[in-house]
Amino acid sequence: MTYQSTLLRLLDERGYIHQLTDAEGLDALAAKQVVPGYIGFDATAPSLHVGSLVQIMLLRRLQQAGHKPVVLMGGGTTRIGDPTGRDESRKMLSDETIEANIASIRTIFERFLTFGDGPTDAVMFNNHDWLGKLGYIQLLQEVGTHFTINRMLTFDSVKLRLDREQPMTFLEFNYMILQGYDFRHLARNMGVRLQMGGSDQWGNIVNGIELARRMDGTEVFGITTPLLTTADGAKMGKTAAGAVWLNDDALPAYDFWQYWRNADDRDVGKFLRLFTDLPLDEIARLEALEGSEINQAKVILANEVTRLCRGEEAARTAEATAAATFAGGGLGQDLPVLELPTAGLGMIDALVGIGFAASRGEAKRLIAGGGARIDGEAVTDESFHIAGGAERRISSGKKKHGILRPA
RNA sequence: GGACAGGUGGCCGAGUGGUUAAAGGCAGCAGACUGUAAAUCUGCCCGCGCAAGCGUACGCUAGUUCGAAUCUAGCCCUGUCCA
Repeated sequence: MTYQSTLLRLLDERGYIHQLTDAEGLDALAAKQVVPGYIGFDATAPSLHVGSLVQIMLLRRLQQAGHKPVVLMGGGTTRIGDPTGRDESRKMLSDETIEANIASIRTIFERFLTFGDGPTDAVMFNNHDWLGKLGYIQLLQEVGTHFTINRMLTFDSVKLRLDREQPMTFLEFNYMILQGYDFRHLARNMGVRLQMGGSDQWGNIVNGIELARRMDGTEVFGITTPLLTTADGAKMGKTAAGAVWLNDDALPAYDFWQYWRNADDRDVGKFLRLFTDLPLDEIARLEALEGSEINQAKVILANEVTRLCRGEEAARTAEATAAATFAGGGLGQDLPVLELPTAGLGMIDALVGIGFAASRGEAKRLIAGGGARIDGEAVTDESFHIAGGAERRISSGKKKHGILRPA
């Protein structure tokens, strides 16, 4: 359909919309007033990773379209653990850890959103502020009467777990109730009209909408984003090396940049639309590039995302490092560094020391497989000794490079 | 509380006394081919050791045995059904 509101047009043309609860209603509302919309985030780690980036960008788009982004930190719900998409119950976190995580995560949002007191300025809430005060009896009375077990059991988050014969605790079972309560609370006390989230949050969002209607007669809306996987089917933001963290201190900017630079060809257009502010016609031009030319688009993608998330300088340095390292066969300042003693260093120790191998055995296998290089030359002798005195380039495979710098 | 089923390497999943550091698959790493892509093919894939070998590992503990992931007992955890 063709949307009247800037908001829905923007979201639609950039590929953020998977499902909408009431397209016409929301479109009409967004066309005539500022819509405060929220997304909830977990506080299980001190940083969010790329898997949350769609949601973060969604809040950014909301603000770009003249509405008010509301970041809801799950300080309370994190104490429960969202069972959605999980086979195993989550470990409990201490209050101090959760508070520290929230503080750390906030720094990310400050890069993507403008916070303040104005009508379209972003705000952040912590659901512990109200969930923490909720008494059990009170909750049962006010909220419990609006949920039937029959219906709760049909939700995917519950059903999948039961079907897979995986345990689900009562604690987790209550997650959807608390999340529904959040929406109702924000709608009632902060004027929030919209909740957004991943497609797996549909059930939770719908619960909140229903709860707000039944308890207060308020009409609120929901949008979910498509489940984002990379072209080869993996979840966004998870690599075997670990999650692609957004915070500076959780993942070096160079590695962050490389994640985007190594995107699958097929994902380039989608990523540019979702994760950069580039105009659509420019994106159309970039994604039309064929063969090795698509690499130009990947560099732009990496630059743009890194700039948004890590700042202009981080993006520039990462690009320069990549250019020097890959095109020039030289060294960029962003590469990992290991001190090279004057007496030199054994190849195995160097590989382990710089983090390219987790154990000596792994380093040996790397050498035996021909993947270990010094200054671009394959080292096949595991007793190889790297002479000290000069800066050397050490590599594992074609992509991982590091600097051995004389002490 | 009772009956039954189950708990194996990052994940899935074979294995029911020695030839099992444990089939196979996925994921991962490296090589070839390329474009720092994908697909494909090849090698690797618990730790230490140049190696012989040693150590650790099949929920936990104790046993039986020359020898246990495999047998016994107790315990813990999970599921299904019953109370």
